[in-house]
Amino acid sequence: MLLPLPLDQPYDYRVDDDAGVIVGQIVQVPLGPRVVAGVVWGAGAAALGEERIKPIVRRIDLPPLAAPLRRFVDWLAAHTVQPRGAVLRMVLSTPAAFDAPAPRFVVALPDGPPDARLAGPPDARLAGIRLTAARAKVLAAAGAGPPRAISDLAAAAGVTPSVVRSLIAAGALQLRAEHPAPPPWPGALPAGPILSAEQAAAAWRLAAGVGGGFAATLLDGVPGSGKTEVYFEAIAAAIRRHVQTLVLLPEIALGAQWLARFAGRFGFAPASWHSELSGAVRRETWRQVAEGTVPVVVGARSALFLPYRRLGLIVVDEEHDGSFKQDDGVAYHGRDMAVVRARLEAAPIVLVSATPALETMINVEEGRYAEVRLPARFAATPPPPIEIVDLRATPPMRGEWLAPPLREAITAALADGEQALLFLNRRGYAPLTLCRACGHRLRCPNCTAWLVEHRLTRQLACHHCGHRIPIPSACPACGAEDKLAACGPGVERLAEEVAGLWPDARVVQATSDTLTGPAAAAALIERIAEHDLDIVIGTQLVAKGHHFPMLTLVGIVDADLGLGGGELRAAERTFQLLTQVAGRAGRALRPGRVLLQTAEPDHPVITAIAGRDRDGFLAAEAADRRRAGMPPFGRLAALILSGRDEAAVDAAAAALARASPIVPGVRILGPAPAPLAILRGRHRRRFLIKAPRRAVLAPVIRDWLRAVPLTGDLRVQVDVDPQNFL
DNA sequence: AGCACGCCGACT
DNA sequence: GTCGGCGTGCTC
Repeated sequence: MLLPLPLDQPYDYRVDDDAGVIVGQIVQVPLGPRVVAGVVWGAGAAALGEERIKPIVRRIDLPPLAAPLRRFVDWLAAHTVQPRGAVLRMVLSTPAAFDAPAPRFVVALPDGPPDARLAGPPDARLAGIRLTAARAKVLAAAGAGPPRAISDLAAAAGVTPSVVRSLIAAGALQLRAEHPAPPPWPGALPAGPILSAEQAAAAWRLAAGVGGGFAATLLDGVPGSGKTEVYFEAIAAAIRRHVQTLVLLPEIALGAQWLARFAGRFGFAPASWHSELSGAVRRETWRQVAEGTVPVVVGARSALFLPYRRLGLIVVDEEHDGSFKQDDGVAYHGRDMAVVRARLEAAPIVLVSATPALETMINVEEGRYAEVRLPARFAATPPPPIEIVDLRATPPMRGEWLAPPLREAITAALADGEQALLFLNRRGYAPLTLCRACGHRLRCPNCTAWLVEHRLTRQLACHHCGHRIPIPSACPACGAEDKLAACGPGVERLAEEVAGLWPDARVVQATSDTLTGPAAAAALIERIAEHDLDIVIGTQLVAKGHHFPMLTLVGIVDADLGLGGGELRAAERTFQLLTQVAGRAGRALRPGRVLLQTAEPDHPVITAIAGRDRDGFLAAEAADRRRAGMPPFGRLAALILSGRDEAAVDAAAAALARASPIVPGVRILGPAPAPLAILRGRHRRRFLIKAPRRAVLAPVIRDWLRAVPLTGDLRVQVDVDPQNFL
């Protein structure tokens, strides 16, 4: 029995009755003083004294977890160097779903010979019951309609529910438990939209793959090329074949518009799955997915762990998106694990992007993934050119961030009654506050990070641990009054500049601070679409996915922001993000403009973005990585050791270093202070493991960690194939 | 992960 | 004298 705890070993339990259990069955078992749900993983190991083996408590009335899902749990646990139970825990995330939903109680006339009921009251069963006018109305209503809830029947009869209850008590009406019927599988689907010849060919290829076993395909096309409509046809094929589809999306913010498009195409709503679902919906969805009655699930990466009964298709939209990566606990990449799950389920998977990840492109080039390319958008307008604003040649004024060319473009757009999007990937007012008297910089007491000023909430905040303090008036180091100066731009500061320049413009800030949850995001999208707003100032939250006919100008305020720091994927991420932002301009009939402010106009990433030279950029990036032996041409794993006591962390790091595995081709780098050397008050040291591409690192790391037991609050976080290097 | 057992400070 | 802090260890 595998239990949803950080244990790698299954535990043995006894089955006393004849009914037995089957592998994959969810059962409840005693564990110490409590009862937990686990999954039958195989026959017992008989390694323990018979007297210590406890019997199972009960079986859960749900289909067993299918073999591909069980193999997925084992595989993912091995790959991420985590106990299998920790992975199972993500599968059994909704224990409330193990109990059958509470029945709905309805009232009806008692069963009996039909002729007796046709005779109408009073019949034999009503003998001895006083038939008042109110009671007669209820009985008439009960005879006339289907079984209903007490309150519904009372309302139909025009009486209070107490009359109905009195009839139930007297036996003249019967209370029955009604179990909701499973939702029917969609029958005939509405006809799809009319596709261009290229789109139809692409759709046919994807749809033809459904039912044909595992295959990974990249669906590649610029925004507006109709990628969604194309993969919808593959989903239609899956629905027709009675297999389930999982669609992974990077952010729930994308949800509302996506759901509307789906409902428009298919005439029903898919089940959605994300962390903010309420208990009842969550429970219902989990159960129906397990029972196989849900045809389509659209969700965040956690939807990968749902117990699909017959998964027949996976789609990963915006497959390059960084939010598919989980960094803590079981560290995994949702896109890559979706490919693994598809392989185990023998189902096709479609990866969708306009700016595919380098990993994915290399998989295509080397023939592991197929590719379906959609030609450029078929709308009348070509994508607007990307104009570079050289901040060295035409700098903004000191303390301001919009250079003259961008200002003029905004003024012109507003004069034409059009909308502008200003992109700055920095929340708050200013990323750094320093004292002009003593030079002190305000930093987080728990992390190696500056405190970011948030003028809206009058606070200084740490974006890593959530630490917040009121904005002080005096320098905490030297005590000088009114000497604290905000350094650098954030969206709040940009909004201030915009308000000064275009006082009549209707401006909104769109960041994770102002848009909390899908409802707020949907409201903003609505306001932009209805031209309730003139200027949107936003972080990466606004980078994706929407059509706004009057949005013609995109201003990228600081294109250089993501390029510093020397992170492995800095260039790739910047290219993807800025290309996506640029794609917001001029998507309808009006021509658009994109202005990109940079101090390094000759930087290869900037010239590639400006030239819309995706393939050239990827080729150059691939060449760099190949030369350095970096992913996807080499393999990395990160190991972060952390603890409150710095000396203890260093001592443990030294012990780990001494026990470093010696494997040909595998290099261990470190220990070194992690880029975020202190996080939430914990000191962090990092090892990097660099290996050839085909190396299987997990067993090496597992053995290494087993050899060095850790005490106290010391923890090791393992990340095989890390994306971020914090 | 829970939840126990197990050893050292401020309280009815 | 106890109530209770959370450190370590076990759960078939």
